[in-house]
Amino acid sequence: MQDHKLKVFCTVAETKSFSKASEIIRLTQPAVSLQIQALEEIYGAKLFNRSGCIITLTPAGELLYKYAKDINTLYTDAEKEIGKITGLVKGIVTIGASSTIGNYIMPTVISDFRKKFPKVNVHLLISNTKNIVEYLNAAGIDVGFVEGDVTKQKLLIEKVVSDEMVLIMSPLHTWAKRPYVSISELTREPFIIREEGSGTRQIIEKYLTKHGLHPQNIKSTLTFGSTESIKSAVENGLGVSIISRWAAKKELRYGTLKTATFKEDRFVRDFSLLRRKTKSFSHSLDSFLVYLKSYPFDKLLSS
Amino acid sequence: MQDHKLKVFCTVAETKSFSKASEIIRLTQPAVSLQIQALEEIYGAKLFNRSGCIITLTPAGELLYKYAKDINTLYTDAEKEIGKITGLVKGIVTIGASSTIGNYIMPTVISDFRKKFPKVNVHLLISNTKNIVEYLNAAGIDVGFVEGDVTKQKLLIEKVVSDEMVLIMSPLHTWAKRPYVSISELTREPFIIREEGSGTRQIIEKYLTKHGLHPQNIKSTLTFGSTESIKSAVENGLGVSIISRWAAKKELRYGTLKTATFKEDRFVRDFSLLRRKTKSFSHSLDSFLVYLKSYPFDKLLSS
DNA sequence: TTGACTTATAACTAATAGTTATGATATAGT
DNA sequence: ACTATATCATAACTATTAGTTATAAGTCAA
Repeated sequence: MQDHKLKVFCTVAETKSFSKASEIIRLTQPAVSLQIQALEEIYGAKLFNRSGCIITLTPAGELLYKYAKDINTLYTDAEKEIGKITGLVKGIVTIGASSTIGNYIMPTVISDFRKKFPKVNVHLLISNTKNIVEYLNAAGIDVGFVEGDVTKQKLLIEKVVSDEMVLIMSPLHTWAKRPYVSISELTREPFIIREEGSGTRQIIEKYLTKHGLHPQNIKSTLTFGSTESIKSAVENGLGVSIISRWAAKKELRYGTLKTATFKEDRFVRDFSLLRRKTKSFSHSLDSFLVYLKSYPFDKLLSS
Repeated sequence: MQDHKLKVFCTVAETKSFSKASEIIRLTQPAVSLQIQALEEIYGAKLFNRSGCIITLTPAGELLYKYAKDINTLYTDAEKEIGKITGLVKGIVTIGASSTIGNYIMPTVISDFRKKFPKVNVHLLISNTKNIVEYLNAAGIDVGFVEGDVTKQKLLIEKVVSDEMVLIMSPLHTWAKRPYVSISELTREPFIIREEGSGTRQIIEKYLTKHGLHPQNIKSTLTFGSTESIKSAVENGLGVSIISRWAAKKELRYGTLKTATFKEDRFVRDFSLLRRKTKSFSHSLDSFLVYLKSYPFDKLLSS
């Protein structure tokens, strides 16, 4: 529980944008405008200078922001303290995750967490790393999970689990029985790749380049916009591709896909947990973080 | 601006009654029940033990109450600070007043105040002294104005203006030309009095008894339920009565009533301002209190 | 057990918050 | 200077939340 008007106000103050704030709190922009107008009416003072694109807090706004943060902290603390008394963990945890971890890992983790804490509602929001970081900074989400490196952030970063990018192919493919394949061999096979601009495509190209294989030398037959579509294509024998082992888990179990790793260098990266440095966590979030720390990710992948 | 759910919760916590709280915040009792239920749902904990008629805070309730008070203080402070910046005094002042001061003095005072502070909304609630004290303690009103003595309260009491109870009569009455009348003469004239249980009746009887005139010796012809009805009756020559000079002001000006004071002892009492000892006042209330301090009540009565 | 008192529930209404569609305004690029 | 674009404001409508009246269901005391 917290004050909705003040929450909206704080988000605008932090992002310095009505539209960005609206995105973060999952509201439309006019809704944000109206809430701010209502506050300005209540306090009889303009809270933001909107001279064009640049939005700044007025002195009154600055003042309200200070109080609003304190008020929100009290709300959070009250909830936490009462949670301690009742023993019951209850509330909402909002998680942001980038594609792979959001689609293939978090659903299982969240389900397991909910078995232990049935009164905690979990919201999972899937977006790219940039947005996750932004949402997190503006308190639009409680924690973030991203793949790859996050730098220069005023956020706490912790490795959660590692991820291996593996070669996938149809079980009928000649490589299907081989434990590993040399990177140079990739030029001989039709390769299915993500669209231009995709983060996954970028890291794959970077990896291949590092090992002397330039992207233009690849027989790129198909460009698909999602991991799911790539898997389908590979299952149908249209070519090979590289995806996260987590994303291939189900198909490996069913035997509709086979994997191979690279001879030269294993293609691994980490999934990281991001959170704000603030110590003011809700009881639900606390429980989630503790739960996560002892979560057996290894079992998950091998099961 | 403040949190409505918490406001309702605090009032229930302070009065230890849903129905009494509903009266104080001018809501119906079911509305209060629903708000409390909503809070209990939010925090996943019962906040009150309602075992029969006795309502007590649960440990979770105690805790929330502590936080709620802090939160409300922050809301008030924020409003005040912003008010200081803008210079504009804006908000709501809720005044409780007992009958005479509420009906005959406060309307003028409030009108004058509003000329200087047009952005302050004033709510005036007229009730008996007992209720005023109760509302004030539970923060249902910001200040109270009562006639007569208030004792044993954890409230601040300040004399505002004095009030004289005077004999009123028709201009055609034989006493109309006399500046004062002896108390003993009252037995000879038909006397119009307030109903049993009225505070005004009580103090009149007390005064008369003190001066050796027992209520049963009075020719009590009519018993009326309001000061206005008594004035009408006296204007029509049905008898004489004793009312506050403030209440008779308009009729004295128009000449439809005449007054006399008592020979033996002037019948005076004070109107007092009551407020909580808390220092957390809104900017509007502050302004009102300051305005009141220098208000020329004397001019009011003589004008 | 009844009667007075207090809180809970149900059905309806009022008020508030949010949405879509569109307009206005300021900055950026040609 | 003139579009183009990005961003906030406004309007009309819808959904959600809060409050009301009427009534039921408990408690306690006689």
